[in-house]
Amino acid sequence: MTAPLFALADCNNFYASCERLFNPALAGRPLIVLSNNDGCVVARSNEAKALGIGMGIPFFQARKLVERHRVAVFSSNYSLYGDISRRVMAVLAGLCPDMEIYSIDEAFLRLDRLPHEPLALAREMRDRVRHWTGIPISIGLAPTKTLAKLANLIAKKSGEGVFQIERPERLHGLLARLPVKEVWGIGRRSAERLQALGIETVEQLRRADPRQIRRHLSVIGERILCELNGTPCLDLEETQSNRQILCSKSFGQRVTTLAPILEAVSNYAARAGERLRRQRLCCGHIHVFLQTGHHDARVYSNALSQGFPTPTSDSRQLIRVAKGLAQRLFLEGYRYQKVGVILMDLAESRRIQDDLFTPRNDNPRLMQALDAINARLGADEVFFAAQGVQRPWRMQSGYRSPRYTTCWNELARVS
DNA sequence: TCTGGGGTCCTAGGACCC
DNA sequence: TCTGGGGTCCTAGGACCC
Repeated sequence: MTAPLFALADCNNFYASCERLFNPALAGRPLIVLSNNDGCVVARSNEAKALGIGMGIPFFQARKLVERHRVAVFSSNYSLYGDISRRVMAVLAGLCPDMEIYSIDEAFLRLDRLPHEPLALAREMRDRVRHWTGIPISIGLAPTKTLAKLANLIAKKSGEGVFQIERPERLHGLLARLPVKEVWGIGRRSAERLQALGIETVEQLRRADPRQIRRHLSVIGERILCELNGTPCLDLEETQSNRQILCSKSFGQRVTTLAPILEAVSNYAARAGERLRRQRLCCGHIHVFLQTGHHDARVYSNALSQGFPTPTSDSRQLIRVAKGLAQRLFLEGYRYQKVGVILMDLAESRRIQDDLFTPRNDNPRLMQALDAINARLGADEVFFAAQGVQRPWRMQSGYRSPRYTTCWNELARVS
């Protein structure tokens, strides 16, 4: 058995690159993409990064820079990004089927089971994705996933596009210049704790005492340390079905009355039900939360759960229970920012056992018909009255680009 | 005025059992 | 002053990721 060799392929500035695909006039121009509700900056082109627009900052804080430098601004367009992502992943899988899709814009691949020379294969992947989809990617190669992440970072920074770490001890010069928070799995809190121990760079962490790290950062920290030294602790993960499904969005504006909250929670319950059925799952528990903004003057946040006698995937049941819980959570006198639904205790539908004494109210054929109509004619063509018609509470996305690849009415036009 | 959404994993602590 | 030990299961909360 050969030693593992992982590649991490990561799309450069993915959302920003997607926006440019169908709009060549944006090339070279600074561009940012906003989170849902146009709240925060979640993606930036290189030009926007160079202007000093930070990742994750609230949009209003970036507004001055945006106006002064004519930065192009987009609301997130997940239909577009999801479709482009599928195309990128298909190209990668065509060259190396041993793949784990890690996020919308990243995939881990194992190159050691293929006969090809790894660096040459990585360059081929990069060229082919660029050529076939228009999306630029970078690839890091290394004996562990954690090191492959770092190699990818170096590949991006160097502009090479591909970089391999063969033996971490041979590049201590590079690792000594990288702050420890760049390591996959080391977030803000862990970085602070490490700093208190005098560990500031990746190289210092790599050479740290495993017992000390375990004491302060638990097994996760110890595993990271191991991986940094070239001993793999993580392999590609099988795609497994979700453990929970969460549907939630901020309201377009703060909400003070119960009615729009009930409409919104019904929508999220229906959405969650669709996702549940698409994965052929049922849920045993539903959890509803309601909250004001963290930064609001009067803060309130609460949640309630309820179980089903028999696990279900029927939207009508999900909506009924979700509304009941939301009603109990609601208190007068607050300005609410968000409501959400989480489905838990997920199990495969075909394994559900009926309860002898509780008749089931599910109607799978009705749900199938509902999903089929919406799949064919467009989402939300048929919906429950509880979801509301006008939906004034809906989130804002004032800068959304057309869904070029997933909606007939929004195809790109060439004149 | 305006601060995302969707996930996973680990740990600590309480309830309960023998 | 002293008041068992060992185990399981569940949940809440923290931390992290993109």
